[in-house]
Amino acid sequence: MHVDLRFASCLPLPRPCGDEEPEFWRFDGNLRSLRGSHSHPVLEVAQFHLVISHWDMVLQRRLDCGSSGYHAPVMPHVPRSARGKRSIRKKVEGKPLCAFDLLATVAGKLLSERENSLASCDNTGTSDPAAAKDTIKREQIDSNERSIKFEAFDLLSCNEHPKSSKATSSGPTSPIVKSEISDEDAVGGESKFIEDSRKIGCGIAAVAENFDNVRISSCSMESHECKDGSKKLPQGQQQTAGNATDGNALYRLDGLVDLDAKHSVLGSSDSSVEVPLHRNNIYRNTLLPKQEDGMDLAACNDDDENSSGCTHPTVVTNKTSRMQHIGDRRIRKLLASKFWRVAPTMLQDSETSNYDVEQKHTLQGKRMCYTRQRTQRNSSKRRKLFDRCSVSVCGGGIYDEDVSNLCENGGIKLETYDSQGNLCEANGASSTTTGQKSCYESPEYHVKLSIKSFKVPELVIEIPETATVGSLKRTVLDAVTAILGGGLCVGVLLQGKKVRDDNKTLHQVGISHGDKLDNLGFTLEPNPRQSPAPLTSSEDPNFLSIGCAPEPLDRISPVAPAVVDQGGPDATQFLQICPESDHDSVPSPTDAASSLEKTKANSLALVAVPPMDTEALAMVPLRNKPKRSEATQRRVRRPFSVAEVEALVQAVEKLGTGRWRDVKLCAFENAKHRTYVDLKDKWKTLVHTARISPQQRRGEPVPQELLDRVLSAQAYWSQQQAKLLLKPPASAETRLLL
DNA sequence: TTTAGGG
DNA sequence: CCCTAAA
Repeated sequence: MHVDLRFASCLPLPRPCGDEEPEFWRFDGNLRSLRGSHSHPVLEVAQFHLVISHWDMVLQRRLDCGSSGYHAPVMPHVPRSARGKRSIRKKVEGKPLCAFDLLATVAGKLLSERENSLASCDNTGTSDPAAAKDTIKREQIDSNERSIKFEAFDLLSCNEHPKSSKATSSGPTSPIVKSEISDEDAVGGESKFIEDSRKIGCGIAAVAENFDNVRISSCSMESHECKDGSKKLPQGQQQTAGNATDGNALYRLDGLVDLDAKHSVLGSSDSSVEVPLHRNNIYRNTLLPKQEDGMDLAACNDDDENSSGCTHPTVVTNKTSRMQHIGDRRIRKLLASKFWRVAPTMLQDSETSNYDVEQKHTLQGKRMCYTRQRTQRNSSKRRKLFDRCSVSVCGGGIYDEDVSNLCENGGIKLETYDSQGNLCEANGASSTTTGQKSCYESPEYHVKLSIKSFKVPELVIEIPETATVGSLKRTVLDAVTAILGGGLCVGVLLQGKKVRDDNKTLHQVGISHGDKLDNLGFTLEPNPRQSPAPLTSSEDPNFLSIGCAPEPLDRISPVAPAVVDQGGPDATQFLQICPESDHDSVPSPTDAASSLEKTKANSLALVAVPPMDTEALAMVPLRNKPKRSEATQRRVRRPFSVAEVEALVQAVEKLGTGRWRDVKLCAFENAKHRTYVDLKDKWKTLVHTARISPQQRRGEPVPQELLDRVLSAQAYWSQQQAKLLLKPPASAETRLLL
């Protein structure tokens, strides 16, 4: 059995290379989609990962990072960020923002835009800088459950950049992406959806581009059509941007993003998101084609941001997360395509086909969609969450220029808190400066990582057949608990390499800079060196939420371990967290399927599972065939007594070997535990026994006399049977002849 | 449900 | 004993 844990953390995503395969990624049912948008924000991104949960045992935990040092720097500048900043700030209210929030915000904006048709996004320029600047909108996933699947998620962090509007797209430096959603209301709901998603994707991409740090995992949302038309890019990059413009897009964000309440639980407290942004991480593909459009997408919004958007970063966790399988291919394609595909059906491209499947899953799986409405509704929740959550920032430059400096330092930042717990970023651009400084400067700031889930490696459990289901459950629970509690060890992977020195600071390790963050990954290892992490299970059993913890790697590692796992004995589990830009590092789990199945319905969120290393893979194993569920407990063995054999032989001599039901009625009428199948089987074994040497016989000896009778009867009835088979025809012919 | 067989 | 395809 596998337990999947989600890692909400903001790990860098594996990089999205077109080349790479997305295999790593898997989606779970739990995705969060964002929808709707707010204008401002900027996103940054996020990571995502996958998750698999067969068991749905996902616990969420939250890890808080100590203050170690990171700041979250910042958000990339968003070109039109002004709004974004605002929004962010507003939302933030001093609280840290979560990547999720950002996403949510963006989605919201998008939605709102859509609705309002306020912003039709243009490509870059269209939106006013002011308006556009914060383009990010959140979209929420549809409450409708449309789900869009993203194969990969990245977390996006949105930032607003007041000043640079377009820059984001083009400018590598500025990570900020604007997303505007153009309203293309015309588009049908789904289409809108798609569009939105595109936008989002685009925005993300843009962000990514802007930021070095930001990574975009794969977005595979494709919109069927880019109505925008303006840009129909070859599917890939361009689309993203162009599409983005379209009004509706759904974005799902993975783990980090949460949106809603349903999942709310998770979000609530625990998860913090980190978002590292690195350019590197970002897939090029994903990256917007620099198109302005994409950039534009982001743009427009505004204020909403506050409320809906960034402000609440909500983390959504799906209780049920299903895994979606995403074909590696798909992933790859996605990556390659650089988009996110939004609507399954919509996809027209060849790639789409792949997506379709996924999409189906997603669709099937109920997903959390955030709709704006929801977002708004949830806003309060989100905020709460938000508070809890730190905002992720991209080193990549999401923030303002000031921030940008900070950003340079590290892409990783997820969140930073000041000592007082305020999020630097949360404040948005305005605060950014200070926050950044503070972050960098003061050790007080913490980087938070949120790991949504960890996968639990396969657990092997043996239980007597006679055990009850309840005992089975307990057993499993214990196993999981044990694993989580103590046996796990968390490994930190940076760029595919394990970071073994626990004493190094994150900064030393390179995490501080966004660059490596991309590659940051966590693994669960069976070895229990470390203490068990406290298992905290969030309300939802399904998730483990890990709080974010800012800190040096050391901390992180410890944290992570706690979270999850269980794993099979052998396997090391893998946290899906991180793959990053380097896809390589990430192992790709293959389990998605199972998870998908399970989770489909429920979880909206998609999780991408990073490819696992070998170890990781081990972790992932899909469900093994359960030997037998207890439900099907095997009957107790009740050897035949000599008396029973006697009765059986006698009955068979009389009735023959093909009338077991009659034999049963005749000789074992009262032996309810002996079925005719049992009698047949027993006869079979008796015949066999009679034919083997006495030395080979086992069990209670059966009198030879009976065995002889068995052989006689067997021979007789076999002959009779043969006659029946042969005669009839013969007889028939004979008759005819006669 | 029974039978018949493989596991 | 279990599991199943066939009948």
